[in-house]
Amino acid sequence: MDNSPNISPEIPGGDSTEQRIFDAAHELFVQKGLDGAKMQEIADRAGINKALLHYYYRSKEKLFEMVVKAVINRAFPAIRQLLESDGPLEQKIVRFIDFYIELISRNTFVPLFIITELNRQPDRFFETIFPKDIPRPEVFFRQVEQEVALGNIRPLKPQHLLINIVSLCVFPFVAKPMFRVLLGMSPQELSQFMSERKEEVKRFVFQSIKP
Amino acid sequence: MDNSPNISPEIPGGDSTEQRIFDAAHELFVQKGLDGAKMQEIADRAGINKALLHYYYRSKEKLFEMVVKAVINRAFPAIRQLLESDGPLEQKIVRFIDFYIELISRNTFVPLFIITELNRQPDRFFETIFPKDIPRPEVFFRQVEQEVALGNIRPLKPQHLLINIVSLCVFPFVAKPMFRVLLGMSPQELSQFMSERKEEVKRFVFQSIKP
DNA sequence: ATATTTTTTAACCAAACAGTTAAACTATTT
DNA sequence: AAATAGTTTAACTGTTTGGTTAAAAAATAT
Repeated sequence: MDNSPNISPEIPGGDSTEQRIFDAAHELFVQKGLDGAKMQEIADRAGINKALLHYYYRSKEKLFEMVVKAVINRAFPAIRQLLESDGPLEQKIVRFIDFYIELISRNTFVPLFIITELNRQPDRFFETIFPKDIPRPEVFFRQVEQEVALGNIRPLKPQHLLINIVSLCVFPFVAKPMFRVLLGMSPQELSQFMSERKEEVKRFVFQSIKP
Repeated sequence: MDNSPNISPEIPGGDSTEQRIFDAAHELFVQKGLDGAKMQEIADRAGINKALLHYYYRSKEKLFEMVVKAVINRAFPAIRQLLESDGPLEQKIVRFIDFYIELISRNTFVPLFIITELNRQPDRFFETIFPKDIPRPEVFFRQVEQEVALGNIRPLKPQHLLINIVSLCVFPFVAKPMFRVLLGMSPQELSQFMSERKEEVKRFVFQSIKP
């Protein structure tokens, strides 16, 4: 049916109660945050009693942490693979933009969720939550530096390039409602407009790194 | 001392109790959101008793709404002025980037706060909270179309240009902790690096719109 | 000084909430 | 079918939280 990239809960089981609870928690925590999502609401959405939450997942904090880990562990390996993969720089950038815009447009709340969590408890991330295999963009960086040295692209720090690309891919979707206001578009118009972004971002980026 | 642009509470009074309460609420709501910030915490930060909050501001909801309005009404006129001002396109873009990066780097939580609120209650914004004078970027849009027609810049929809510029200015600061992880930098290194962004974004944008 | 209004506080209240308990119900094993 | 382990529930508990009240203290007016 649809094997597009998607950051969604996919812990162990299939349709078990445990799984349904986790899915409900995942959806509500990502949308409303730790304080915004209530245990009763999670129970209702999972179609079970509140006490069951505590039977399967000891506390709200524990459940929340599991959700955070699940989100992180699905979001970062995606970046990792792309940054560390082989192939010429241009191809890599094209694939990154295509994949990442696809990913974010299907999971608009996830970046906001991750950023909020990183702000809320920065230390926890480095100590416990984060996987040991954070994407190491050095391969990508060296590749950019090489192209600069060869004169194929203009001089720029690869870190800026990475930040710029990610910003152009992610922010428009995160801030979609804001841009809707700013551009005065209807939801339909905006969706149509957003579907152009894959190509626009590519043009924008490639033009901007020309020598 | 410091007359840089700053989105901060500046409702009526100076150092009155009422003002101190509002300032405390502003700070905590922007950082922690409606559910995350507690009334007791606001009272503590303002250095007063909790009951005083309800003496000056009837309910949490009311106080929150005032904070939201204050944030919105300081963030948007800033954009408005720049989008509707006179002057050649290039100058306008330069000023916009300088001003906006300065603004956001001093108020990193504000964009996140606005976006979260827009997601939480999209209707409220259009009905009550939003000022009637939303920035109308048509002047800017027509100017871009003109430059395209003259062949001074490559063909592109002005809406994409605006979104791209805003994304490049705002997102790196909003997602600072995420980039810290991704780039493996210390807070000091990252701050140093971020200070380069004004110039980098300008180069990136101008290069990308060349014919 | 006395009265009056504004400001501030401690103590209290009711609702919402995370979490607990003990019992019942179901499915599986023996 | 009896025992056992796994699953689900209703009812309860203690804490947090938004909000109230009544009275004291401070400031202002008469």
